[in-house]
Amino acid sequence: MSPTALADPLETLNPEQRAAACHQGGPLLVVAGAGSGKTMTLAARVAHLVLQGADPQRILLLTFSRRAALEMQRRTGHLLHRALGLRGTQAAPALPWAGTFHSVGARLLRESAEALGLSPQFSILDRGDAEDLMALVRQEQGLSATERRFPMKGTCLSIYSRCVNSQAPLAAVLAQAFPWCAEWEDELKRLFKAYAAAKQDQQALDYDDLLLSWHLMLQEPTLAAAQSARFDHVLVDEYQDTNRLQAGILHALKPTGEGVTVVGDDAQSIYGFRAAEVRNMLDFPAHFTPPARVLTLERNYRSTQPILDASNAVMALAPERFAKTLWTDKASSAQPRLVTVEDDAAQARWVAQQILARREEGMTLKRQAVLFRTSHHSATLELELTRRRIPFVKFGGLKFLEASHVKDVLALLRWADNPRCRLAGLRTALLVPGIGPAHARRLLDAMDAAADPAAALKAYQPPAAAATDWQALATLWLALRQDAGTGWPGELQRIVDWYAPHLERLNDHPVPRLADLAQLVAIAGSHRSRERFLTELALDPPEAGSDTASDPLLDEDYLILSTIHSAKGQEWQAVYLLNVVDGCIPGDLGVGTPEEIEEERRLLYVAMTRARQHLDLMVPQRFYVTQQGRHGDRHLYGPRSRFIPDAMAAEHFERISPRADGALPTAPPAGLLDLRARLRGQWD
DNA sequence: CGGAATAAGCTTTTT
DNA sequence: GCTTATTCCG
Repeated sequence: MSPTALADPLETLNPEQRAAACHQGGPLLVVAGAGSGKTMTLAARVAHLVLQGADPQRILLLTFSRRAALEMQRRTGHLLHRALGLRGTQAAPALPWAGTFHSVGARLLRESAEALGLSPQFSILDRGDAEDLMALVRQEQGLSATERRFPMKGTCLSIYSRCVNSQAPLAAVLAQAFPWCAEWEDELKRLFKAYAAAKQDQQALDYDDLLLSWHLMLQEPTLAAAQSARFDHVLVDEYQDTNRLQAGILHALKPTGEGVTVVGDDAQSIYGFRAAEVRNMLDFPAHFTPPARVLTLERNYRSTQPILDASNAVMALAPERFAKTLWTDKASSAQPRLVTVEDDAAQARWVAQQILARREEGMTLKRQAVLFRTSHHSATLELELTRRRIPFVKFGGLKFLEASHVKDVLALLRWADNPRCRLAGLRTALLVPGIGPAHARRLLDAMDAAADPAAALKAYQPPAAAATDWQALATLWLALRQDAGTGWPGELQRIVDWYAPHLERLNDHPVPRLADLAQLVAIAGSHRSRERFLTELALDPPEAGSDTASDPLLDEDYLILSTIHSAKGQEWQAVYLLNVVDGCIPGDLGVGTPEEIEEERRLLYVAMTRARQHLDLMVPQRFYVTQQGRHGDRHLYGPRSRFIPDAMAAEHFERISPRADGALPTAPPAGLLDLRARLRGQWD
């Protein structure tokens, strides 16, 4: 092998990146600004470690999302491939322990289930399942028919989740984040206790349990020592977005910090709503004696200087900031643009036009992205894109796993997989016409009580009206239970076949839904087994068709629409940011504590720093507030976001107000005065 | 008891 | 627009 064939993974790194990649020994914190080559540095570090003799099996790489884990694997593999001079067909060493805290936790818990008194086949409840279970328990506890309205299931779960993830007592969480629910403290405590018991009865863990159980496991010295000894290196990406529980896991796993690397950017902390604590990162160095080494990456390889200047300016106004100023040598005369348009529709038209114009210039759709604060902000644009036949893929927002027909099918699969899962059983049984809540409960009680649930199911006598349909279900259930020959994913296909008539009975438009189910079967085919499928589905829900199956789609050119949260870690040549308006960024929901406002500022910063060359911030002067109900105002006049005051707009942005449709200078805009609301308002 | 029809809320961001 | 709780009818 000639030396030129072997590429040193460090060769393209700058001095700071190289220092981070080569660091040896004690704990290391890498403060990595947006676009500073963080992923590359981390990948280079892993590759370097392996080349130095580290065993890939003994490297734990914790990432924020499944997608980030795959990207790390890909890059590390690539570097190793080149460094080892492997041929095209030879695979580089893989990283079996790269994943999210949740997925790694799930694996470790399954492995150690026996020692922990867990069933090794525990099911994992996704957000929707957990909500359903919470609703069930809420009802059982008599909390759904209270005089004053008890918090809804989703709120209950959010409160519960925050308690677990922040490791704070209920009272504190209520006071801090859910003040309007404070009056229910006692009832909530009772509810959560019953919820926890219900999960145990059903051998199910929710997302929070995966972290909590892992954390508890590490509080047991024997188990902690064993697990600590099995990993030589622990690397955590996006550390600014970890919560207290996750930090606790890390510290329990490696108390001395030996072999620990964490990477993050405090300016990009945007998961406070999920109990993330920037302080994890800020306090990291001092947690150890001697303190951890800190390296800062400030050189940006992504954006042009004007885009960085504007982004830096946004962060400079944050009351608390940790000095770090990105710089680049990519000069450009083009400033980011602040585009004022009349309304939502004009915004959509303008963005679509720009996208097409750029594509004419040779910039493919894939290198452009439209970002927004909340999922539904893109609704009008989606219509416009469809109208103009511009293909797009949307990240964030509704997953098709949340559709009821998909959940129905999965419920039966999960029920057969784990007969103790009352939730799945209930959902499935209710599909049989003639079986309602009362009969279903009778069945599930019998199965709960029985040593052999299958026998109880066989013995169950349904009401006469339900006999035929019930028989079909029972037969299928028993077959699934015994793996009767169909194999995987054939058994899922059988479930779909069974379900189709019910779907047609219950639904006016079954056709697109049947197509979803066909896609589900296709996705199932890419997983090795039923168990893997169910686990990975909960931990890594497929985005609406994007990263799964449909290969032809991947070859085509398409535009990315994404929430800002889902855009984390990504970059595009041109970025359009919708609704840069007070009321959207920052949103006008909730109490608006100073911390929440600051998080919104960082959100804007994250969005802006996704752009390489072109950045357009859209400012519709008038936008509809759908379903706002109470005051009756149909729309708002949104002033430009408070994060971009006039002086900043003048200094760092090109300001334009296109008249896209060439309309005449306007008459007073429609709805300038909502007379009817004013008249009603007399009585407020 | 089951199931449909009606009335009344409430909406971010994700593992 | 969406889900959830209640009511009413068979």
